Amino acid sequence: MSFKAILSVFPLKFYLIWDQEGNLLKLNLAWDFNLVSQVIFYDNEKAQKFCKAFWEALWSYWNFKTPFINVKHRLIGTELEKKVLLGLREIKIGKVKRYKDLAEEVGISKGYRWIGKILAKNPLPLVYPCHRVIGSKNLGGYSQGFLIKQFLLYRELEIIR
DNA sequence: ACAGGTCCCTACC
DNA sequence: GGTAGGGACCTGT
Repeated sequence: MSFKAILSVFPLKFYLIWDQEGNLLKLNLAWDFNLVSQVIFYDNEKAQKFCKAFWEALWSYWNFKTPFINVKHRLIGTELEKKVLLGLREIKIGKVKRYKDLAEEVGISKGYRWIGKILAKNPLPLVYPCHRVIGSKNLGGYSQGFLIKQFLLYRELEIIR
């Protein structure tokens, strides 16, 4: 049993899926240039409560009060995968790390390709801020779309100045 | 076996 | 000195 909703916060929209205990299971991003921030879809009445909680957490991140979207969620994966994703939360706003740095931190200095693979299937972008991981020579990829990664990073760097 | 959001060295220009 | 190509390196399925 799972529930869905879509929120729009210029210039992005957020697709949410959560379970009956109110744990966010999946988050997807897309562009949405509607200027009005709003909940544009939800599939039952109880969703309002969840959306409110998510909205507040999102707002905290959006204003850089928290370095990631801090909502109740459930993360599946192996211990090592979780360790990698949890490590992302230590990266401060306006900072980045390389795939290689993360690999070294979890003790597999040459497993940087595998790090990319984990981030690629991160079900909760921004909850685990994988957009702050870049390649040694370029920005690297982003499962939610390369331009969205660029936008998120640009926005975070902008606030530092 | 194989894939994957990489890295780095090499060989060219 | 910039860049295109290829081999090596890890874990989870």
